Amino acid sequence: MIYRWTQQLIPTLREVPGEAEIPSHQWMLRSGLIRKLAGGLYTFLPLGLRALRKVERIVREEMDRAGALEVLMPALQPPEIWQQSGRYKAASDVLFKVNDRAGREWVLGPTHEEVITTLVAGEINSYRQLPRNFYQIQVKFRDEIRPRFGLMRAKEFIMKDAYSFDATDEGAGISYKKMYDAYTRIFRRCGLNTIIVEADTGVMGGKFSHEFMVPAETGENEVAYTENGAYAANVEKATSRGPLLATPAQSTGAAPEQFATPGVVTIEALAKPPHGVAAHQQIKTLVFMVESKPVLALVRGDDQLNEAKFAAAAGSTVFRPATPEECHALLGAHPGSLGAVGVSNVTVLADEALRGACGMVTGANVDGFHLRHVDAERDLTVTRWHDLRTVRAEELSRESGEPLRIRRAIEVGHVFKLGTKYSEAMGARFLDADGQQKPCIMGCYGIGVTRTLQAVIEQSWDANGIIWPVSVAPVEVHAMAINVQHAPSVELVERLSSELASGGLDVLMDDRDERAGVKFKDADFVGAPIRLSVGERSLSKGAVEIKLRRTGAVENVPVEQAVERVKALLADEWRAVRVD
RNA sequence: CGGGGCGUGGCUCAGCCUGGUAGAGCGUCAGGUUUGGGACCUGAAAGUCGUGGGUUCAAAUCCCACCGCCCCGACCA
Repeated sequence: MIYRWTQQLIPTLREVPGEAEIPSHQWMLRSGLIRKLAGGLYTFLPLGLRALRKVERIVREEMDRAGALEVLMPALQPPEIWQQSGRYKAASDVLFKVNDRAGREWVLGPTHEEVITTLVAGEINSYRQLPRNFYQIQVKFRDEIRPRFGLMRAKEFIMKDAYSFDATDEGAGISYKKMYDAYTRIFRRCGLNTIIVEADTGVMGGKFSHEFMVPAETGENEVAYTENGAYAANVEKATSRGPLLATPAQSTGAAPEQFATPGVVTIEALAKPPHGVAAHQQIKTLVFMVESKPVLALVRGDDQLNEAKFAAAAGSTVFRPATPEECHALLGAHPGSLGAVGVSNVTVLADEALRGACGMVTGANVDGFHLRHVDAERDLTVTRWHDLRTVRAEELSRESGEPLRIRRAIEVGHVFKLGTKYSEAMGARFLDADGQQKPCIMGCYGIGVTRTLQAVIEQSWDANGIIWPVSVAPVEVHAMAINVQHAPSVELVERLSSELASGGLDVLMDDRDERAGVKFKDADFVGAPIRLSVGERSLSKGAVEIKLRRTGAVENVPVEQAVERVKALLADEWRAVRVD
């Protein structure tokens, strides 16, 4: 297919739009791929949509290849199924709710576990119908607290979501592996480097999960990994052999003793003179309201509480920090002077790094006072010990002892082993060979399709614009006559473009009567892998010019060899994104 | 929701502090000169200065409220 620039809408921007912060977002706007309607809501322009469709096609091919069945579910959903799964409350923050004319409430689907499980509950009754995996590529709605970075975090976005149903645990493991492998192939075909990390399951629930991460400075996640690749986990989930600085473990034998610390309400302040208590000798006491019940979380003063780990330990994702008033009512002091010594009527979750800690300092539950000589196991009534801290770079991997590295990344895919949480709640049961009714064992698998598209750009651009991997490029070839007043150039470009198009390639032909510089700049912006230009200068030597966007290499190729040369260069480009 | 920043032709911004005529560059339209990496000249169209209220003889400018956008935090594909 030949697309003529003058017949398209490709509004490139000379200047960087003020609304865009990160490169991929800027380039999507500057290259005329998308336009914003409102915060977190974007229109795909023709070129952007073409690239999006390329990603979708790869996703679809790989899902089909993995044996998943494409369906299409309603975006508008009855709230009852959300109540049935128990997520109406848990997910209420992200649920868009609308009312119809009768005042009845509906929700705009942020995800489709409830819908697919309802379907399966009605349609699948026998182990003979299992396993099955259903997927769709569809718009999702999430009332994001803060939409960000263009398509990276939007209120409305396109997701590929898949849901597997198995009769046995082993089967569910196989289904999971199939999706894991399909995802690996999908992202490779999109030209993305991904690292696969162990991840927290969050509101989704379930047994375990992996995230597919694209390393990028602008990513919203942090991943911890070892250089040798043996370990990789989302920082929300990552573990280590503990802090580099050992916790003091020598008991002085002395009993806890209160001392005055007027005005000292932070770990840092207590670490400074006159007190000089090193952060790792302090116990940080945090109070949360977990489903409206108070829970204390204890970590070492120099550690950060990991909220995902806390949620897992507390057994609920519905929690918030207690207000200063609530802290005072519970413990008799305000944040900054809180401690767990002598507290026994409240759930106390303590970090493993505090186990055996001696001679520690913590709040005295009297404003302006702290306690010293605190031995954790002697003086604290700990309900449960958990790994609650956030790992830091250089700490040693639990498995191999290798030092951990930490880097930022964009989450483009997430696979979950769900178990029976939804199938039990929604009644998705089947009759097994042994005559027993059993809940289906589920997995769910998501790819942020629009986010993936932007991640491709985030990972592949230069100062001049986007550098598309050929598999996702809106067009393979960008062709132009440098001077459209020069009839022989135009005729040749038309001819070569036709030949390329008849060979199945998509060609964007810049037929504008613009100066060469303008068209070259725009070609770099738009980022097609190959630029084919015909000008009087090279044509006089019987040649056309072929430029590879990725390397910038320019070659003059005899007219009669041009088409073959373009195809050969594209074949090279394809090799970079091939799987198998 | 807490913190910070910003709303002025399509885009990027100046003007605001110190109230009095709404500006520049880019883009757009017309004409001309140009023509291999964002040309130049001439002319033109295009702005409720985010919205509402207040102060004032007079508000883009000062005050208040609201709305929107962007960034940092909690959430997630």
